[in-house]
Amino acid sequence: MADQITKRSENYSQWYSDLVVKADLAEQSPVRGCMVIKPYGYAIWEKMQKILDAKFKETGAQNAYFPLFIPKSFFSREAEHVAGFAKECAVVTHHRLMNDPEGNGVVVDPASKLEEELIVRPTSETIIWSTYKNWIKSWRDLPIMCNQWANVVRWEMRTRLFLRTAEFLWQEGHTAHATSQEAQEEAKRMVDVYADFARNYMAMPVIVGHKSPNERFAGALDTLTIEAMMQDGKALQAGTSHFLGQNFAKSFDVQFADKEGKLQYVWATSWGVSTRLMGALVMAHGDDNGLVLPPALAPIEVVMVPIYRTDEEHSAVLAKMNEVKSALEAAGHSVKIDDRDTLRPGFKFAEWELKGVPVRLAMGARDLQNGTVEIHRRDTLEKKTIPLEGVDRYIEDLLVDIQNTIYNKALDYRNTHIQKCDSWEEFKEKIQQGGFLLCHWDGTAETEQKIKEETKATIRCIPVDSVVCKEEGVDIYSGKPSHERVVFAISY
RNA sequence: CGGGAUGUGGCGCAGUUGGCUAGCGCACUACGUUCGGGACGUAGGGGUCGUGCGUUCGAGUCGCAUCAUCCCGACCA
Repeated sequence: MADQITKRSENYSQWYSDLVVKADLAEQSPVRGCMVIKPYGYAIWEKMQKILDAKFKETGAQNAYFPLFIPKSFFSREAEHVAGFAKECAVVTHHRLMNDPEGNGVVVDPASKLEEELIVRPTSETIIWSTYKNWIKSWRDLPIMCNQWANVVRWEMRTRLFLRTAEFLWQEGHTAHATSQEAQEEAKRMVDVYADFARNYMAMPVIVGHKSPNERFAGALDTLTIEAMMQDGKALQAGTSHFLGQNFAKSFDVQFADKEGKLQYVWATSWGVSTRLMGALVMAHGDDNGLVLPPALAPIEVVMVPIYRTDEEHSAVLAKMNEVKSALEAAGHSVKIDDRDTLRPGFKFAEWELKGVPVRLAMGARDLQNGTVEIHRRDTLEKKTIPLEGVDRYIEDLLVDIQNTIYNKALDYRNTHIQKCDSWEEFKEKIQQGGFLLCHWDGTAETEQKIKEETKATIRCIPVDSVVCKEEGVDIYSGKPSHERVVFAISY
């Protein structure tokens, strides 16, 4: 059942796919480019959802749900937006099947052709803005802040479990505001929510910044992003928050009467994170033994493996374990006693490591005699025998420590793989080794494009709040003047 | 859509220059011994070799066609 995974150092992408499948998170579905998220993987996603949902509500957003199908005409109102998504849309053209007159199963009934095709949403801006039009009349109606948890479909050419699938789960927030400033503040607030979530729950350091105009969301005036570094040095965009200006308001004619009674277009934002975060979690922390889950997101924080030969030993160990379990559960932790009697302890150890459970507790006859337990931590693989007395408090502290240790390890990795680079020759070489390069950029799309063509590297973001980056210099490629450094990397 | 590769029990694979009852590992079933880092023994069950056509006395093996999947590229908040 739980066989070895490919070594991370040998083939990073193979290691990743192996791990996702073998740790029981997800698997390829028979449907092209789609995946099945398995219960263990979904449990992690549910934890993410719960935490994010609470944060959204703190900011005043409310959950809602909008249709899966978007009439083609809605979709095409915002020119840039349609250009950005046109190439990857699934389109519904018919609504009925019939028995094949020639006897080959079922075929599409040609008579059921839709007058107007329906697009399966690749994102919901258009359907939501056509709805908001009816909701917004007066300044009193603003702001409107809705979030929806949904699935979207993007017909990607090439897919990868969690990182890029044809269908994926996400949350998308869509807000409408009376002023530009308020909308921009909202966009910033939400990217900060994402950054906080990444750091404090996923234990994953991220850089917050603006996308270059080239890399912006289709139809946005500004795109804020959180960029994380995976263990192969590649960048992963983990969440985005867009300031949409009045583009959608104008396309969908969403106006409100301000306090002076004048009609004005509203200002918009949208923001989202997806199941891609699951991939980020795997790639940010996993090792050759499997997943390493931060306690804050682990569906099982503590697993207990009883070791016994006789029924007496078995029940004695279980009794002790249940005491510890109750104590931990009372403190809000999720605990599992792995009491499967068909598997040997060594097998269970390996299996729970593969699944990334942060803390493992083992107890056997020896411990019963000495009043001890064996504690193993997943992040460092350290094993310790400690007194049974007070073990619940020990574990609680340990969970906090593991959360911090995982974050610091990832932070340390990232920091040692970020460097300034001022020479084009050096850039070409270093960028291929992975990691982020902080370079001067002249701000033009041409330069950005050239660099991408020659090295595959893109501008991941123009960092906000980074003192290191604010300095004068010259563009690494064109030699033109620049007043700040931006983050370059090869990305997923 | 260009370049490369692969389709053989649930999974991973072997199968020589065509040759007779199609193998191996894992998983599965039963029994026994085990159980503090992925147990072992014995006995079992399961595949017509992606699909179609052809060559041949004989095809998993050769040829053609077709379908599917994977990798690289193009594409990609």
